[in-house]
Amino acid sequence: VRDDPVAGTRAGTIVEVEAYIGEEDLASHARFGETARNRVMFGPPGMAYVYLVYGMYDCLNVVTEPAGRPAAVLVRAVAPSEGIDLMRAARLEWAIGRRRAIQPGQAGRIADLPVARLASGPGLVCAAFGIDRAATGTDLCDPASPVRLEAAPAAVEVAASPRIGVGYAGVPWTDVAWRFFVPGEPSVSGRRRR
DNA sequence: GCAAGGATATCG
DNA sequence: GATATCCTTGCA
Repeated sequence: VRDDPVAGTRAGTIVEVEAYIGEEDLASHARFGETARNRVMFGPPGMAYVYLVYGMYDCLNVVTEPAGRPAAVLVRAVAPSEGIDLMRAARLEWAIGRRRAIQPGQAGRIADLPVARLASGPGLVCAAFGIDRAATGTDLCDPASPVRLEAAPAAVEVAASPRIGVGYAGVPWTDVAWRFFVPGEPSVSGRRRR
């Protein structure tokens, strides 16, 4: 859930995540130990860790283990349920602000995007919800936080696969099935719905 | 299939 | 201070 005091509320159901566990996990940002960037991962659980990847995409993570044990879950996709117009507006605003040259017709494409595709990827989740690195350290479990987690109905089915884009980590970290998603759900990222 | 894009970690 | 790399996306 994301509350904006003026614009309103955006909400959705998380349908795809990845787990990153400990300094020994060579796919995790914690693999180099504590640094300025990943400091919040070493703190108490329930906090947001937002980082920039590939120079343009913010990715939202939830710290999951007690202080001293760096672990987080990457939120890879959300099925929007509330504030659809707000998400669309945020996606367009993001595209204009972040991309050097906005392609002709891009505004139209975002306007025509199916609801299920508004937050169907880790970068898109942040773009749709207006989340960036400034949100790092937000207590996602505090009902008063502008960005927060709420309980959702349990998925009927959850599938697992290897994590995406972690080829640099090597075996076994490239192979371990720590990506979890709702199979067939149209908001799951890219062509990875199964 | 690949370029865009900036921060990060590491090395000199 | 320079550089290789990156938990991605939307185009050709």
